[in-house]
Amino acid sequence: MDNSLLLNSIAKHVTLDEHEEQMLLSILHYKKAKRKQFVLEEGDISSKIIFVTSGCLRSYAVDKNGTEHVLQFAPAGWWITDMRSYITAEPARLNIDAIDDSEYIFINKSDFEELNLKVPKFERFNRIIGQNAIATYQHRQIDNAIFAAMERYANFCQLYPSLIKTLPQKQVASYIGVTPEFLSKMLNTQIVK
Amino acid sequence: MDNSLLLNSIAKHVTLDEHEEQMLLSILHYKKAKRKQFVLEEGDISSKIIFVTSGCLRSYAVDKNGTEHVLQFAPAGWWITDMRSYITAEPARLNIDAIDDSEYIFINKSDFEELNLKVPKFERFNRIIGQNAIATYQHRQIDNAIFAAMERYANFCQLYPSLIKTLPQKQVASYIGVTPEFLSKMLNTQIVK
DNA sequence: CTTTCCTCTTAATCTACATTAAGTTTTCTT
DNA sequence: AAGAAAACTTAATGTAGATTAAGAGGAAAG
Repeated sequence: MDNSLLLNSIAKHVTLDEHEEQMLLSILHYKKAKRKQFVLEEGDISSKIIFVTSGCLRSYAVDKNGTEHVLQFAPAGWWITDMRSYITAEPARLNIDAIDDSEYIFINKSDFEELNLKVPKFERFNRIIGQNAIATYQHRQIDNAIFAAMERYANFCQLYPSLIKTLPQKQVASYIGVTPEFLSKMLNTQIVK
Repeated sequence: MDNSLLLNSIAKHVTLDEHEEQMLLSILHYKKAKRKQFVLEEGDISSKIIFVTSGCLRSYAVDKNGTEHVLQFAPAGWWITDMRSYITAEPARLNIDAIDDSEYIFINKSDFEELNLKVPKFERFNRIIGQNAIATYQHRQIDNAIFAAMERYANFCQLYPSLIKTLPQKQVASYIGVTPEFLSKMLNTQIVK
């Protein structure tokens, strides 16, 4: 199994010794998800934290009309979970599924919490990536509050240039918060290149 | 100076010994902000993390028309900061000001980072409240994506019953993402009690 | 290879919410 | 207590983006 992405991402923030790395590796689980396959379903308890190693997952919520609203895309190197459900063991509001055939590592809650207690460097790593995630959520929220659809699209293109090439347009529409029809119209009417 | 709110909030997650508590207390700074006074202005570098001990702060962003969009209210016991600016030392996109006369504790970035390194329990505490913040941001984003204005208002009332009583209606409108005129109309037209 | 199912497009119509503009009430300030 | 400044209300009009519907190009599954 390929742990290099995960280990590299950790190494950017802390330096684990042989023993600490071993403890981490011992609790990793590996799984694959085919395109469209669920990794977490709304209503389930999310008792794991997921790190994508290949392909692309996404999280989304469904409104009362059945329309999907994408919260996050997670290509290789990204973490994804329903955090409230993870913390409180309440049913998840998010679905997580695979956009492409994907592989991911997951860590069970009990293992994750134990490792944080035993390996302060891991706790440190998680504190830091937690702060980064908060920064990302804050910015996303600001963007949604102050920008119109076209600007949010431009933003997305700039922020995720690799995703824009591979994602179906309707997924991007869902992420920026418009219908696929409106995004199509927007892109083919306004001359924005 | 009153540290009890902060210490109690930490004690919910970790138990600091005498020395650790002393190290924490030694880096705290105390400040007051009068109603409407700025604690952070857009464009400044946010080099501190703020914990409110009395009153109420809020963070907001301003759009191109000059309209304010509230991101967060922080009554006593809450943390508030522009996280991206804190992490990267880029100019803040958020303004933070006082809604009521307020008192707060702040910790400078260098002190905060040093304390995290020296006191693993503090790092642990921050990891945990970081996860909680992520859960909150995720839920807010889901709510914004899948609910109409009236439902977002009902949500707000349920989630922050104490705030609803004290906040001017226009602040609530800004938080849920509608104009004060529309919120007023909504509340006086629909019979929702 | 062809049938099926997506994905994307175009266009007409519709609606939740914004804008503008008064007027009224409440609350600060002095 | 008076005056100024916020906060809230009401109503007419405007608009970004939704909805509905239908058709066309692509990919994937048998």
